[in-house]
Amino acid sequence: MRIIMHIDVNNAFLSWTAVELLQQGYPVDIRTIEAVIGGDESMRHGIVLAKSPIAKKKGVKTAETLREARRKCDHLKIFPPNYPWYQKMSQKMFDVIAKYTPDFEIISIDECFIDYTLVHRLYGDPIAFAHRLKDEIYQTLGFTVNVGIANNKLCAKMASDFEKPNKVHTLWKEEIPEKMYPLEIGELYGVGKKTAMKLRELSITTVGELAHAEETFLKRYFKNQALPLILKAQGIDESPVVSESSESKGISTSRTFAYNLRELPVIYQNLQLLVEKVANSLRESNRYAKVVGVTIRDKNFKTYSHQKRLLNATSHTEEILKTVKELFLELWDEEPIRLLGVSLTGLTSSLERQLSLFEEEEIVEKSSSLDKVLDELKKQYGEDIIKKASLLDHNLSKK
DNA sequence: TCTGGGGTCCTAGGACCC
DNA sequence: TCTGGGGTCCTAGGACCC
Repeated sequence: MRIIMHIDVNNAFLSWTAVELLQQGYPVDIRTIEAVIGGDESMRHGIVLAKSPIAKKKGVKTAETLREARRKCDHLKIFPPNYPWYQKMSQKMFDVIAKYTPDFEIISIDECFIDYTLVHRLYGDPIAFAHRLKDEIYQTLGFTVNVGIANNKLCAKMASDFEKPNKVHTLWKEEIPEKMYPLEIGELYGVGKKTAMKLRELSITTVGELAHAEETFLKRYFKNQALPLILKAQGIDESPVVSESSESKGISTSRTFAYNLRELPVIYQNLQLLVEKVANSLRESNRYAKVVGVTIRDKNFKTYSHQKRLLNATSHTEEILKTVKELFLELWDEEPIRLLGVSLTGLTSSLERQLSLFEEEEIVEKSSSLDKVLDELKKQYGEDIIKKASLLDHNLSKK
């Protein structure tokens, strides 16, 4: 039987900002007051990214609007996120874990799984080890984590979500009926809003009820998802802890604008910025994209997307931008635009380029070396050092 | 002051081929 | 003037996660 642990930072963004503020001499620990981490409302980024326990008690939920959160808390303090700092804290936590075992899988900035099975004999009782790890993270880094211990990833993840903060919980196989079956159906990992609603309509309101549901009955409503749902509810999961970080399958970026965009030149300038960003990280990962995609969100928050498979994989900014503009024009219905997004998928690490005409090859060579020079300059002198003429024109004309 | 940003995986339908 | 079915690839969109 495997022993798997799930480490989860309590209120990650809020805790990390609390640590940052305390280090800067801020007089209160924002974990102890009505506080949230939230975006800039004037930029239309006004949602709750993380909340303090007291804000949570007053009903504040992640992803709701700051206005809504303010309505629920009389003395709400709102702090902006500091992503580079979060990245640093995250790395430090994983460094602590890596001291003990290489056998862990990072799943997001504030979470990982440890496969304890093999190091069991080395470090002994898993519960004692979990406490040691949790306390070391708190003492050296200043924030708390929850640790869930179980026989698979799903149950470890469920266990770390039990009582918070700063706790160690187990959810061994034999504890599943007692600890997991009473949970509300929406609390099951992998069951979101929509699925929970559908299940409730079928009078399935707890994890236990789903665990005992008839597959043939559920199949009518969930097709091939019926069995995976039942297995999850039964706490069955064979997926392994994958330690070597696998490369992402796609690279994307998007931006919500402070004002809706209507004019093509402005739209093109923004598309260019987005393309430069994704193409840059594509080249940084030494890969090429075969599929280019564009996303538009209109003023009514409706989202559309359009994608296209290229003849040849590429990492050239200009080549991607050309495709992005084409896709955009095919997609856009001239409604004012709230958000633009660009995605690169179908990533390969080798350049499987079909043989093309000599001249074409030459153009590719040239623009490839131009991209490299630009990337290098940006790395040395920062993002702002190089702006394409069209962007400069825009900036100048604004001033 | 309505509703962020970056991902993964799945499904359904159409095109195309045999 | 008729016509089945399987396989594969591609695209759009939905659901879910942090």
